[in-house]
Parts: sequence; C-alpha cells; structure tokens
Amino acid sequence: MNYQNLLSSINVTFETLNKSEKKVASAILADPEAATGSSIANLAKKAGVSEPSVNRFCKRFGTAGFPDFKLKLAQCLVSGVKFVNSNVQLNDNVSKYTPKIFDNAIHDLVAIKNQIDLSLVEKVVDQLLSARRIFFFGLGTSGAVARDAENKFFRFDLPVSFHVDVLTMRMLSAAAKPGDLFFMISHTGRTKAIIDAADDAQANGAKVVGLTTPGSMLAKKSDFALEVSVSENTEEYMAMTSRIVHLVILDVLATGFILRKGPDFLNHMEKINRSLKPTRYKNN
Amino acid sequence: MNYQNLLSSINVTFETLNKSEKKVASAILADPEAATGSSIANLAKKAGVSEPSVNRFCKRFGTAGFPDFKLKLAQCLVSGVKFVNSNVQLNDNVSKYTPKIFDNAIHDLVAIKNQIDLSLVEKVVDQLLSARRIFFFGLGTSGAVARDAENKFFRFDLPVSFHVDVLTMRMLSAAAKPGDLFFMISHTGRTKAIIDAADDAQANGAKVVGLTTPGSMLAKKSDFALEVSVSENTEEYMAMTSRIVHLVILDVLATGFILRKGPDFLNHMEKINRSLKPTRYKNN
DNA sequence: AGTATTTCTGTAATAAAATTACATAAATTA
DNA sequence: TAATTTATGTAATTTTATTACAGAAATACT
Repeated sequence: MNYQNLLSSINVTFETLNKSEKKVASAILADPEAATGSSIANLAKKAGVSEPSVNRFCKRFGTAGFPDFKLKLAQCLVSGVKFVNSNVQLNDNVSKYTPKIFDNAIHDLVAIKNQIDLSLVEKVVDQLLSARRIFFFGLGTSGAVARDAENKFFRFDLPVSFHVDVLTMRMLSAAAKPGDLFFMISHTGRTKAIIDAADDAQANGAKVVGLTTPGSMLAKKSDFALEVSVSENTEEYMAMTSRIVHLVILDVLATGFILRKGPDFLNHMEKINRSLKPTRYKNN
Repeated sequence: MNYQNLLSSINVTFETLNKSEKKVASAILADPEAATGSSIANLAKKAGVSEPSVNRFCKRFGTAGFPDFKLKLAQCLVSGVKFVNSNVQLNDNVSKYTPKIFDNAIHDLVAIKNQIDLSLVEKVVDQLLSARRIFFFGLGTSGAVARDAENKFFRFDLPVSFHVDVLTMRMLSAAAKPGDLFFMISHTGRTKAIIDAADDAQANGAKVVGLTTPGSMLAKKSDFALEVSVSENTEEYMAMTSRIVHLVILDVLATGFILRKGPDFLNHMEKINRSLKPTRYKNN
C-alpha cells in the first residue's frame, strides 16, 4: 500500500469494508484535512464507533497505527490531489470540473507509477534497442498516441513509423519479418484491426508489444504486455486518462532507450533539436 | 510560517537558535524522514536534550506541538523530495528514471491545476460553443496533441479539423472568416508557421486560442491564451510534459463543452460510442 | 566582582492519546 | 437452531506528549 493514494484506496475499497470501518471511512472522506488533525478519540466519536475500530481501520490500510495513518493521510493531501468524488457531475461548474479532470489524470499516473513492472520496462527497452524496424499502431485516440510515439522515436536513428490506417496495418503485419517490432496501442485491447495485425505479425516471427488494459485480448497475445488500468468512469464524459498514462509510459521507454545508448547519443539528439531553430521566431 | 518549507525554515534560522534547539534542529536535519516517524522521547534522546526542549522547539516553529510538527514536516517532505532530484541522470537505472518521468508529469499537472485561470477556461468554452468552425493547428509533438483534440471534438457535432501541414495552415488562415476559431497549440509559442497563421486568421476576423508557454509570442497574440509553464529541464531527455498538460487542458475544455450542452447531448455521444462496437472483439 | 535579572533547560508530575487484551455481540454457516 | 466465525466495544495498559516548576546558565547591572 502506497501512501500516495491512501485516500483513493479508501474510496476504492469502501464497499468491501465492514460496518464500522465504513463509518470511519466516511468520517475521513468527509473531511480528510480535519482527520489529520484530530485525535483517535475525536475521530471515533465523529464516526460513531469505538477507538479500537479506528485503530483497526488504520492498520487495515497498511499503516502502523493511528498516528502513522494521520501522517500518511496528511502527505497524500499535500500533493493537492483529492480523489474523493472526482467524477464530473452534470451540474459541475468550471471550478468543480477542472480540478476533477486534473485529479483523475494525476491519480492514474500515481497509481501506474507504483504498479508498473520495471523489469518489463527494461525488456521492452531491449526490444526497442535490438529491433530491425519498429511500427506503432493505434486507432482513434490511440492513433494520436502512436503519432506521438513516432515523433519521439524517429529521433533515435531508428526505422520507425506509425500507422492509423487499417489497410496499411494489414499489409505491414502480413509482410512482417523476424526482428520487426510491432508496438500496438489500444486502450480496450479488443480492436479487431489491431488484434488481427498482432496475430499476423507474430505468425511471421515478429515481436509484439501491447500497451493496453490488463487482461485484455491484446495483453494476452502480446509478447510484452504493458498493462495500464485506469480508474473507472473517467471515460464517461470523454476524459480518457489512459492515453495520458500511455504517453508517459512511452516517455519512460524513450528515456530508457537514450540512457542505454549512452552520452554520445546526446549529440545526435542535439543535432535534431538544432534543426528546428530556423522554424522558430527568436524570443521577443 | 509556511509548513511547505518547514525544513528550510529550520535551516535558515539555525544560527539564531539556542544550544538545545540547535541540537534538535541538527537531529531533525540529519534525517527528516526518521524524525517524522519517531516519538518525542526518541528524538530528544537522539538530539541529547530533554523532551520539553523538543516540544519547545516545535512550538517555536509555529506548530501546535510535537505531533503537529511531525505532520507538517512529513508534508513538507512530500513536496520537497519530489522537486529535488527529479531530473533523469545519465547513470539512472530503470527503477530510478521511471518514477522520475512520472513525477515530472504529476508535478506539472498539480502545478497547472492550481494555476489555471478558470474564467479563461469558461471563455474558451464559450468560444468553442459559438464557433462556426474550429481548427486545431500544431506541429511536431503538438501535432499529436492537435490530432487528439480533433479526435475529441469531432464527436461534438462540430465542424472541426486538425492540421499539421504548414501549407494547409496558410491556406486556411488566409481564407478565415469571422466566427472561425483557430486553436493554436505550440509549446514554444514561437513556431513561425503557427504565428503567421495566427496573424492571418486574426486579420480576417477569426479568433485565436493559444495553448502555449506564458509570455510567448503566441500567448501575446492570442485572443485567449491558455498559458502552461512546465518545469525546466524536462526536455533534456525528451520527456516533454507540456504536451501532457495540453492534453489534460483539452480534456477540461471538452468536458466544459459537454456540460454546457446539457444532458440531452449525451445521447449524441452515446450514439458515437455505440458505433465502435463492431470494430471490437467481444470481451474474452 | 558580585548580585539581580533574564533566559534556558531539565525533572517530575500530569494529562492526553493510542494500543492491547479480552469479552460480548453480531453475523454467518452448517 | 446451534456452532462457529467475524466484528465491535469496554476497560486496562502502555505509550506519548505536555505542563508546571525549579535549578542552572547566561547576561546585565551595580
């Protein structure tokens, strides 16, 4: 259990709590700030339970006891992220929905940061380093992510391309060869065109990396599945946080790539950055 | 006294402290993390002073007492630790650079969440609602953002398009009309093609929204400047957090748009979501 | 220098807070 | 319905923090 999302842990597990624990949870969620300042007796009274119930509650959430719980709660509040009730409501005004949208993104980033399989990251970096060619495939929202990925990775002196056209995807995967890397981006992991392309690519001896939801079809198929689970309901009004997380994971992979290439490689990167100078007006 | 920099307060005022207070300060500064976890007796022992001395020390720094002091110290560590040393180093391994990349993105999102001008958000939503046509312009990384924006806004039954081609940009801005909205995305805010297009569009009576760095050329020119400042040095190893923030801001705008349209509009959205069903395999 | 005064610091008592052990109550299962 | 498990509270204990006060150290003043 990580202190960064203590509040959201409480929120998420709320339904699994028993009666008195729910009372404690409600009391804390109602005013987390206040909870960090009050004594166990006070909070117990507010929640309408006994002091040991509060204590047990704290331990259930992986803290040493009440004082430790308060400490970690206080820390999780400082990051400015309140996960309580962060779903957008129909009657929200701008000062309500704006922080919620941010909080959702922040929340998911924190969650994935703590969940991400580091050895898998390394393996994927290995694949990127050794690939003969790299294809980023994505449709819809993930198409924008694929484009961003290409925009990042082409700088690495790699034969890389992104594709958002299902016919091109079919042709490329049908013509795949060992050494090719197909980097499939799909939030649902059920997009037919992507799944079919993954099948074809693998049948031809190419490797498939999937950036998708845990346990999805694509995740199961992929040689390397980067699984990203985002909070529920964030898609209701179209604020997809999954793509945000996908982009950051691609940043991580790109960073891993550069670091493995060593300091000399930075010259190459610098050359590319310099090339943009004439496209920009001077400052002021 | 601000708790956010309790640690630095201790540091700054160190010389003005008396003997036993200095001992306490040293003990805390030596290992602040440990201090947040220890009891007053423990810390007193470690510092070589009596317990009331520790207590007095805490009060001197504007806290209610030792527990309160620990709480605030813990909070200041959360924000402090993150900003220190969150830049990727050349010798970082995967377990070091991965959280740093995430932290950078999280940090910037938190910062912008607290800085964003809500009335400006509303104004831009107004513009989006009333625009005759909407164009998203962006190049390079911002091209992917523009693509993502289009992917979001076309669902709103709007004449919206995104462009990453400078010739097309020129032509569109040259042919702009009052009522058109040009949504310019540029991290640097100095990209010639974008600036030129903004000039042309405005000359033709169209409105320009800029999503860019504070005080940039584009920011100054824009009728509505959504200014996003991200932490320095994040671009060194190419983990651009600005585009992440840009995407989230576009989410905010999209959300504002939907909410203003009211509940009936959700049917329209639902229709679009349903349309994707045949493109996906069934779950399992 | 020596006394007075202020400031500092620790001891010991007190108060507050948290935890534990245990017993009873509630819920679940057989 | 009885047996068993799980949940919860009471009361005792332990830990922790604070306060009041007194003695020590430092400073200021004759």
